[in-house]
Parts: sequence; C-alpha cells; structure tokens
Amino acid sequence: MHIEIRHLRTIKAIHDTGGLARAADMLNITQSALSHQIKGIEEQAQVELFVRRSKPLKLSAAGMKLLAAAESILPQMAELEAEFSGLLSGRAGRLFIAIECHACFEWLLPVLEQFRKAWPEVDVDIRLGLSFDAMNALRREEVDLVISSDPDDEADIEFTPLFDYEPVFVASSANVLAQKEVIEAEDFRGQTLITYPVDRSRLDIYKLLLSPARVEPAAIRQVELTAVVLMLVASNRGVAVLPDWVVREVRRSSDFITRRITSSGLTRRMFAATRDDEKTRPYMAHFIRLARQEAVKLQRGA
Amino acid sequence: MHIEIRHLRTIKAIHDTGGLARAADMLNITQSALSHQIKGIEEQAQVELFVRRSKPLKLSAAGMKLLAAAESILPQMAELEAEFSGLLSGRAGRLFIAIECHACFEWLLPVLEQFRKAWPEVDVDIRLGLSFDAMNALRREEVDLVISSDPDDEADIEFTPLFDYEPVFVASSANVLAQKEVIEAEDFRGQTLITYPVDRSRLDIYKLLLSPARVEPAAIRQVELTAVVLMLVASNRGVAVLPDWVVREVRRSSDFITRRITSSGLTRRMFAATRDDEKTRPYMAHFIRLARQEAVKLQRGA
DNA sequence: CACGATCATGAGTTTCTTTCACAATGCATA
DNA sequence: TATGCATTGTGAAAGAAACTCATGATCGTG
Repeated sequence: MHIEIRHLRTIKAIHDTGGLARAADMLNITQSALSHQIKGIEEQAQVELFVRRSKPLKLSAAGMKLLAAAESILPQMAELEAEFSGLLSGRAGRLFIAIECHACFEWLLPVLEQFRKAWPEVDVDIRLGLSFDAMNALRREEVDLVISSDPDDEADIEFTPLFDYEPVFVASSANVLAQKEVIEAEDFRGQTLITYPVDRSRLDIYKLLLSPARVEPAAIRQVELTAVVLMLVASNRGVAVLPDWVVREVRRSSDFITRRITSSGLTRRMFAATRDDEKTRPYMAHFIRLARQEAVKLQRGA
Repeated sequence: MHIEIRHLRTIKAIHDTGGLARAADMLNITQSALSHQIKGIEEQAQVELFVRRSKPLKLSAAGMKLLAAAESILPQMAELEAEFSGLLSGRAGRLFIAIECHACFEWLLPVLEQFRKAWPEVDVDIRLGLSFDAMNALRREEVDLVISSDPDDEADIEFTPLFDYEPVFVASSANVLAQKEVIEAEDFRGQTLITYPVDRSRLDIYKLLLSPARVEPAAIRQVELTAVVLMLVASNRGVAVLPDWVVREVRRSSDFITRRITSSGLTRRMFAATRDDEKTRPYMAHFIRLARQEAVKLQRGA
C-alpha cells in the first residue's frame, strides 16, 4: 500500500471542513486533486473511504480508521517539525559531554543542573566510558563537548579555557609525609599512589612531576570514584593527588593532610573542547559561561 | 516541510542496515535514490540528518528524532494496513445496530456478546436515539443493521426474518382486568397504558388492536426502560403490552398477571434490516444466525 | 598508496500529482 | 417538475517529484 502523510492531511481536512471543495481550499490545491487523491487511495487499498450515497461526503468505516490514524500521526509530525525548527533556531540541540577528568564530575553536575533549566530543549547527557578516546568521539559527533586538561591543538577542534586549578597532594594525617611542608617527586618512592583508572599519560601527577623526574611510586592502585579515593587515603592505604577543588572539601577534616607539590605548586588549566563549528552555538557558549561561573564559586569556597 | 512516510521508511532502513546501499536493497530502489531522498529532506528541513564525517553514515541528533518518529509512526501505518486488509477479507468490519424495538435490548445483548467473541475485528455498537429514522440511518450508512418489526419493502434494503413473538398483556394482579381470561380492545378504555416513548404507529398494540378498533386508553404514560415499565405495572399504576419473551420473566411473580390479547392471540414477526449489498457478508450472516438461535433459546425458556 | 567500500552528483527518464475544463449528481426551491 | 446552486467525478495534459544510470568523490584499511 502506498498511503502517505499527504493523504492523512487530506482525510483530516475533508473531515474537518466537511467537503472536498472546502478541504481543497484549506490545503491550497484544487478540489479535483483531492478527488483524484481519494480515488487513488481507494484503488490502492481496495476500500471505500467515504459514503457517497449522501452528498455531504461522509466517512465510511475504513475512512474512520484512516482518520483515526491521521489524528494520531499528524500531531507527531507537527512535533517533529517543531523539534527541527528548534534545532534550526538554536533553542534546541544536543549537549553530550565526555569527561576525561574523573574528578570533574563534582563541579559538572551543578553546572548541568543550571544549564538544563535554561535550555530545556537541549538534550543533555554525560558520557562516561569513552574517556580513553574522547577527542575522536567528539570528532565523530558521538559527544559534543569534552572536559579536558590536555589541549591537543588539533584541526577542527577548539579548546576553550575554563579555569585553572592546582593538583594537590592528599594523605592520611598518619602518613610519614604529613611531616613535610612541601611534597617533591622523590617523596612518592615509598608510597602507594591512588589514581583514577586511566593511562598515566593523562594523570596530572605523572605528566607534571613523576615522569619528568623518572620517579615511580612503590605501588599504584586504581579507583573509579573520588569518594573511595578519599576513603582509602583516610585509612592510610595510599596517597593521592587531586585537584584543589576536591581537596578543599576534606581540608578541615583531621583525618587528612593536604600539601602543595613542589614549593611553587603545580598548575593546570581545564578546557572545554568543542568542534569549532559549534562553539558559537548559543547554548554551547552559555554552557561554557556557566562552567566558568561555577569554577569561580569553587575558588571562593577556598 | 514535506516529510512523507517514504522518508520515514528510508531513515529506518538506513539505520537498521547501517548503510545506504544495503538500505536501498531492502527498499528495492537504488542507492542513488536514497542519497537524493536524504538530501531532499535535509534541504527541506534545513537539518543534517547524518554525520558524514565518518563513513559508515551515522544518525545525527536531528536524525535520531526523525528515527524516533519513524519507529512510532510506521507500526501505526502497518496496523492501519492490517485493518484494511481485514476489512477486505471480510474478517473485519462494522456492525452498528439500531433497534426500533425497545424491548429488544434484552435479547440483543447476549447475542452481541457471543458475536463479539467470534468476530473480534468487527466494530460493534448499538445506536439508540435514532429509532425514529432508523431506515434512513441504515441507508446513509450510519448504522448497518436495524432490528425492526415493520418490513417496509424498500429498494436496496433487505429484511430477514428473525423470529415470531406474541405481544402479551401485563397488569398488576390487583387490576380489575386480572379477572378476564382474554383481553380485548375495549378493555383498554378505562386503563392507563404504559408504552415506550415512540410514535404510536410503531407500537404493536396500536397497530394490531387499538387503532383498528378505534379504542383509546384513559391515559398513556411513556417510559424508556422495560424494568421501569414492569415496576409501574406491578404497583398498578398502569397496564402494558410487552413481547412474550419479556413477559415470560415475570410470569412467575404473583405481582403480575399476563393475558393473551384476543382469543387467538396477536402475532408479530421480528426482522433484521440490512443494506442488500451487505447481507452476504460473513459476519452479517453470522450475526443473524446467532440472533435466531438466541430467539429459540428464549422460546424454550417459556 | 592503492583498493574496496561507501556516499554524492548530474542528466535524463519515468512516475505521480495537480490543474483545467467540463460532466454528472444531489438538493432545495420556485 | 423544472431550475439553479453546490457538490463531486473524470480525462487529458502540464508540471513536479522521484527514480535510475553512470560516474565522481571520499574514507578507511591492509
């Protein structure tokens, strides 16, 4: 069979206006076209759509079914069009975020919460599990924004700075290193280092300190969740290096000590990576603005 | 915008098969046609439906929405087709019944109940409120079958006999007429007659007895429901004439008396009126058969 | 870097849809 | 019952859309 949306519109128009001529008028075609159209469906489907006995053309049983289908389908099409026009106008869209940085979850959630309210038509999600290949996922449009601290300077991907942070050393107050004012690379030799389960090339502490100094900790333990990292640290099963905004929350607890790494401290910058043709989208820009604001709040909380 | 069912099928096929060429194969058109088709929609709707960056053509955000619409709409179309093919094959259809005869409700319901089980795809309904013009409603295809005891012998309408019945006199045992063995026309003069609210030309008792004898009851009271008629009769607020199958149920009660009208009794025949081009439909024929069976059961219950 | 697989494009053909003009029909009313 | 008005149906031809064919462009991969 060969029924098309056009035919649904036709049936509905005829039913609504109660006549071919008026329906034709509504649809901006001739009455003749409608007559042909109906004839077409009726021949195709081998059903009578209308009762012709009486003049003001009335729907038959089959016609009723077609009409019912139309009543259900046409609104769906209208909705689809609305969604498309939303996409077009920039009100709607998709913002799937990949986070390379495990600890970012903490500040990302409140940002997303605000964002969601401001852009109800934008489809929001956080995609974990592809942090190993986030940039390619971005390029392949599997995600639309990557939170990363490694600007790779690649073509058609743009890195926008969000905020600076400092990787900070955290240990149990019972740890020997609690005695030191400042932590140096050599201090890690005897320690168990707790890290997120990603390649070491993507861990701040390796990149900035351990790899250059060619220092290897006594052991490494990989843990997914920040809360668990902190638990393990508190019970002195290892030490960790976490961004300052995470550490800030535990600084008051007497279970932990936090120390600057090297006398000048480490510094890192967090970026939002987007496809360059999308950075100008209003909701993208807004998201980045929100993210920065949230970062400022975090700093103030210091 | 100009999206058609065809396009929904296309999107779905491409997504399902994961490629233009395979989708084209599935839809029995060329890969080129699909490419053109997609381009068409994208230009129309000003949205990108696919991510072209990577070769195995993947749906974009807008594409996902279109696909979602397709997944919801295509099954509806399939269902519609199934319904049409049901109509075509005679399994499905419509059986809207108008009853000219008020008391018919009692035996009609069990018939319909059986029928519904045998023909699940036939849309069944009883239309009250047009008993005054049932035959025209039948001709105008507002209903498909009329239960009537007045075969009018009209063109393109066919009357099929269902069963014979006897209009019987019912009164309170306290009524003076309880003394009589047989009721005659003259007996009504002093009585309040309780009837259904229809024109007297369509009431058995007028047609067969009172009008020919030019007898008028003392009063007439019109009541919709058979149960109410019986209540009023029981409390001796009037007398009534009802079909034997209705009367049979109250015969045992000591509140009522029932009497034959005239020494030979009255006889009427009930018909099913259908449009003559539909009488041969399997489900119509079956309905009539069921109605007759039910009538036999009623007689046996006597 | 060449190959196979995949998608895009343009011209030409086919198919479908619409229009135009008018015929047929039904309905009301003079 | 004739007459006019309003409605739907029909056939030919114009117009629009969709499809095919042949070929070009692009991508991923061994």
